[in-house]
Amino acid sequence: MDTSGRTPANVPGPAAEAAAGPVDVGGNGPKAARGRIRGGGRASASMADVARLAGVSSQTVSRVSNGYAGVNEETRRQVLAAMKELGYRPNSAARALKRGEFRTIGVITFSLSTTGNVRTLEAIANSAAHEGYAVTLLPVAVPTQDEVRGAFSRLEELAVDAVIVIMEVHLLDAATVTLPPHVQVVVVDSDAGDRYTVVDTDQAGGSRAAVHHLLGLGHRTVWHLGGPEGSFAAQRRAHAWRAALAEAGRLAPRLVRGDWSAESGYRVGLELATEPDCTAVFAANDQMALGLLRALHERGRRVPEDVSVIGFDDIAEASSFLPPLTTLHQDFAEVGRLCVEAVLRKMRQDGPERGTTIVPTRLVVRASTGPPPGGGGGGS
Amino acid sequence: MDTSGRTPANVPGPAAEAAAGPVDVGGNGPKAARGRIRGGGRASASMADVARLAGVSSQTVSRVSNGYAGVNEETRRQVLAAMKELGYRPNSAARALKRGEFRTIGVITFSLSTTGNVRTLEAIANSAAHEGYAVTLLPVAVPTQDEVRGAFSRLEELAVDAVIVIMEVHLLDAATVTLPPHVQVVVVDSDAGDRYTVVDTDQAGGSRAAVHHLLGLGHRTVWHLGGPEGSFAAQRRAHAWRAALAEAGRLAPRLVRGDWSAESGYRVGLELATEPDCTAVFAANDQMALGLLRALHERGRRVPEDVSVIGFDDIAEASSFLPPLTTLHQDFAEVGRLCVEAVLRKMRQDGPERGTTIVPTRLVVRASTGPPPGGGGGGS
DNA sequence: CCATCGGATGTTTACGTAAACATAACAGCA
DNA sequence: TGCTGTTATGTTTACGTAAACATCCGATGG
Repeated sequence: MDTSGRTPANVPGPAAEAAAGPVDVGGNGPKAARGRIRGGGRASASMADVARLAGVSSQTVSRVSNGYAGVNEETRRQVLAAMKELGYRPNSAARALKRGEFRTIGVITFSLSTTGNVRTLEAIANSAAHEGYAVTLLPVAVPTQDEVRGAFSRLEELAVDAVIVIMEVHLLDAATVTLPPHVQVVVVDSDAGDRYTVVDTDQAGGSRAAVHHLLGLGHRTVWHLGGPEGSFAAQRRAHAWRAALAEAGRLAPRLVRGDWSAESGYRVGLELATEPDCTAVFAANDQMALGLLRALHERGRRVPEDVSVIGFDDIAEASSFLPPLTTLHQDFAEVGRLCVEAVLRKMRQDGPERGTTIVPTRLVVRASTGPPPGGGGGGS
Repeated sequence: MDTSGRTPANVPGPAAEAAAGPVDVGGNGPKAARGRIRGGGRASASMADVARLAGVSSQTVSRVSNGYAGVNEETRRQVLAAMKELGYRPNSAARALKRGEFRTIGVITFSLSTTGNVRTLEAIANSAAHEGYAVTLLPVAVPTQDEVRGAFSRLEELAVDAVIVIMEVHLLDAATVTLPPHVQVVVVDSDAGDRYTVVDTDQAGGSRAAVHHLLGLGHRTVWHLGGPEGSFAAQRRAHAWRAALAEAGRLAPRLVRGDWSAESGYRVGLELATEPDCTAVFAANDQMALGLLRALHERGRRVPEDVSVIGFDDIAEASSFLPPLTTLHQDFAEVGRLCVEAVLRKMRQDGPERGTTIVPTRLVVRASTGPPPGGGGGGS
């Protein structure tokens, strides 16, 4: 762990601490070591090297390298041969410096512990690759503002043209500080569409669908196992749940919360199992639903005969739960794709272009939901 | 942690308070956009700009920026003030060009669909960040050699100093082709320790522990629900399973396979449920174990009364399965950390340094395993 | 009192690429 | 034949940074 400490070379940073004498950047002592350049081994050949071997100017090599027209076929062949012989690879740092762009997108995410973030990240990486962009990952270990600020701070000097934030934006707000002016930002999971470009799943629509599904089966009302307070997604799901019940003229039970984890779903589930009038639960994500299923099972409440459970996300395992979970499918791939699309569009047009893009959910009915115990009517 | 200390060094960290305002940034309207140069809008200021404003040479700015000693306190203050005013950020492309390193690690991974890969990636990203390195993600959509080759091809011109491959190495072999000579590679999940530096979980030890656990409970033998043929991890788990049984003088049942997914575990499980003498199953990962549990449940075989099930990975949800799953805990965080450590060490020492580092597993006993139906003896 | 030293700062140069601006060779055409 | 327009290629320059080298200055000491 501590290894970092020993490497002043690392980031000369600590200097600030003190005009006092840190540093001397010491690590550098063995200066040769640093620059993997023409040290002991060989360095990657440069255009000049290729040019020399091919007997042309480096500009011609550049033209070949970038596929410009206007190079004699014969010459091109020679250059290509020389490139191959030397194992030439364009130096992306020099290229980025010259062109002023890195062809890289930074993704800031608060841990990869939730399926949604991971799926989204995956889709972002794929879409980006497809567009010729690389993705640089910026994990934020702890979602404190300090941490986020730190991530952004690092980001500032990072080689990225744009940033996608998979995180609640309120953390972002206080930390956004000094992003380089030309870097565009797109946010997932937020209601800050007025200030940023936001791409998100239709949390409200999905939640409403969950409630309607359960009410439609005859349940008198629906309990909600919500996500943590800090999460906008959780907040909106809870809000829509309440609203849908209100619209239907039902009384909303008190809100209970987990932290997205199966474990928390289990804890809350033990509690819910003792509520005699609890016949239908809408869990804010599938993992909590899993814990809930376990708790209900342990307490002898059958699903769906005694209690119906519906989740949110449709993670791959949901169909293998006991019983297979009815849930709302989120199209994370689409969310990721749209993020990349949006951020590239912003970059290219340089338009501010705020606003929120919503990706719909889809109700997937499996075996965890059914009519309430009393039968169709529920008893209202 | 230490991060806080380090930030201010490079830059006037807290700068922005005032300059803040995420601001539209859009000012760039004119097509100057691309070059983000000093066109209509503002560009990120360069050292020269800062130098001019502070009335010093750009070299002095460089010294301040990198925290060199030997800068008069007064001068330093002026430079920092100028940096702050202009919102100066070092240009990482220029820096990389000059220094010959990017401070970035590339991670090639075949999809993020398995928990293990994701957890490892996360740990890598965290460790790398801690060392002042960024992580660039290279997803390989389909694990064909063409795809892998493509990823590596992109990688060749990518701005990375080293590469970590989370993937079976046999795909790598045919594709590794032309990695830039100075780029170091570390591989996860492989037996190619003779050719690469490999970090991996103790697949064999874990599998052996699983078998011993079940035999110790009195089962006559242990079935194995293996992973896909292409995977080295699956291969080694299966191999160790067979070996452990052999050592104990037991007959190994035929090997059945899934593809890591819960769904496949379910399919195979339906089949296993019909085997009358199947009282204990070692699933090669937790997800398949989940599907297996469902299949057994549906077929009326109780776990652990009729059949014991043990998994591998200890994913977060395993403790919430029905019943909570006995499994082998993999320390992915440690794997990731070691990967980063190894790759950085290789980079710095420029030593080939092959060999395999093994991270031990830990048996986590929960409720899915117990004595066989007949009682302790099993009936041998 | 001058030679020397070392701290503080400035100047030159190179990193590898690619845009912008030359130049050269040659074909077409009046 | 001489002018013009292409096509193929070379030369110059700049991107932002930082190492290497150069300079300046006050202080120290013989």
